[in-house]
Formats: sequence, C-alpha cells, structure tokens
Amino acid sequence: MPELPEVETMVRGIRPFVQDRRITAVLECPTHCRPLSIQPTFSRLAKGMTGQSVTGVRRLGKRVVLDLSNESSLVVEPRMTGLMLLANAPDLDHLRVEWQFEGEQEFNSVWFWDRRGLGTLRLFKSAELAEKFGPTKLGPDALEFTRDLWIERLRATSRAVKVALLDQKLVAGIGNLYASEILHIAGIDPRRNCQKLTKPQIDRLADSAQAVLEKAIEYEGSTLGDGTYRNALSQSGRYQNEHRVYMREDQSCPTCQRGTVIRIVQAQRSTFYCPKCQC
DNA sequence: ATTAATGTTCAGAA
DNA sequence: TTTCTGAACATTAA
Repeated sequence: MPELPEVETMVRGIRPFVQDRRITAVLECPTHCRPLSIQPTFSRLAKGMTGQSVTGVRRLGKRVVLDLSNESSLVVEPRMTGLMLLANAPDLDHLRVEWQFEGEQEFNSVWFWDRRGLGTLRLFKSAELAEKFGPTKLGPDALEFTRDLWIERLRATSRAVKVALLDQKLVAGIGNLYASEILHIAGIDPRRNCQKLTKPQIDRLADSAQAVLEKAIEYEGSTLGDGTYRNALSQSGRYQNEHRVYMREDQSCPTCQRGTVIRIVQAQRSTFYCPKCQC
C-alpha cells in the first residue's frame, strides 16, 4: 500500500541515519521466502554499494531513492508490502536486505522488509535513472501540481477520474487509497469522465489532493487492518483514523450524513464513495 | 477446502 | 495511440 505519504514517511525516517554515511556492508537476510527481484543481481548490487557514501535520500513517486557517491542510485520500490526500517521489524522471516553503515549512531543499519515480496531493488547509473524515470515514464509529483497542470493533464484523457489518478504517468504518487479519499473531499464522482470535469471541480480536486496528501504525511501514512505499513521505527501511521470513505462501506457519509458509502470496482480495484454527495 | 480480495507495476493484448 | 487485462506473491477472510 505504500503511496506518496507512506513513502515520504520512509524517506524522512531513514534520512537522518543514512545521509552522508558510508555503507560498510550489504547483506542478504536469511529467509524462507522466494527471493526478491533485485537488478542487476544481489551480488552486483552489494558490490556497487559497499564502500560508497549516501549523498541523498529522496522520494520519486512511490519509490525511495538513495543516491550514492559513485554516481549511481538505489531505487527501492515497496509495491504492496515493502518497508524501509531502522529497527523493530514486524518479523524476521520477511526481512530481505540489510545495509550497514560506518560509525556508531543510534541506528547503524537499514533493512528492506517485504511480506508479499513484490517489491524490487534496482541499482542504476545516474544517466540510466534519468531515462528510466524521466517525464515520459513518470508524471510530475502529486505535491508539485498546480491547478493549471491538473487541468492540462486531466483534460487529456477520457478515462474515469479515479482511474486517471492512479496513472503514474499522469501524476506520480497517488494510489488506490488516497484516490478515493481525495475524490470524496472534492465531491467528485469517481466514475466521471475526465473530459467532463468542470473548472470548479478541478479546482476542488487540486485543493483536496494537496490537503489530503499533506495531512497524511503529517500523520505518517495509513496503517490498514492488516497492520502491514509501519514507519522506519515500525510504528503505525495515524491517517487511517481520518479516512472518510476508504474501507468504510455501508457507513454513513461524514460529509452529507444522508448517504451511505458504497464500494464499486474500477480497473479491478476497489473504489469507495458516497453516491449522494459525489457527483 | 477453495476462492476472492489487498496496496502496485508492467508487459502485452485489444 | 490509448486503454484494459492478467500476472508477479503472501496472507487473510469468506
């Protein structure tokens, strides 16, 4: 589930213990699970990272990027259940990779933990990275959007607005959970054709996206019922307590009180909304 | 005991 | 060209 707020929380959590520190070892954790997708291979990744310093830690859409002193970057894609941890892994069996750092501070390792194992780790040269995640592959970050950019990008497709919000080429960082929450606060029917969105609706969408994502970062993301998502210290997020529609099927609408939240399926994913006040 | 669902991405088909 | 479908995997709920 890690979407923009969760990945931003991971980046902020590990940055103080990773930035400007030298990597002394990269280790594959013992596990009974199938191996993760690591490119080019685990041993090449370990060789390319060991001895390097981390020059920066940043978020690229829903990915965590560690920039290294040798002009290469590690791209961590948590997908469904991946976590970047400084301590307190939920269990040992799903720990995948450990990076150890030089010196003695409060935390001296970072782990990648992934229960489902759909996450990926990739090491790129700077030039490859720029190409792989350039503007043709990844849209502008959701937090960087302006109203004009929303208008330009949404008007260019005829898909349902909920489906368009999940398109990382259109806008980077929004996933299934926050798409429903954003559209609810904006009062927009998730099935609405993007080309039929009015100017006031797009203005509301722009405001709502900004507000929801910023508040979710402040609350350190959403930890759902299965408790998978955790911050770098393995503590739960708090934004799930603010959810208005996501996973609240049959509950009354917090906006209009008249409607009941319903669940529909779009692009094979659940969408939650209030049919009374989202139109 | 099967089957469906759960967050994401991408290749390949329509 | 754009949009849709299914698969990658582990775990839980019905």
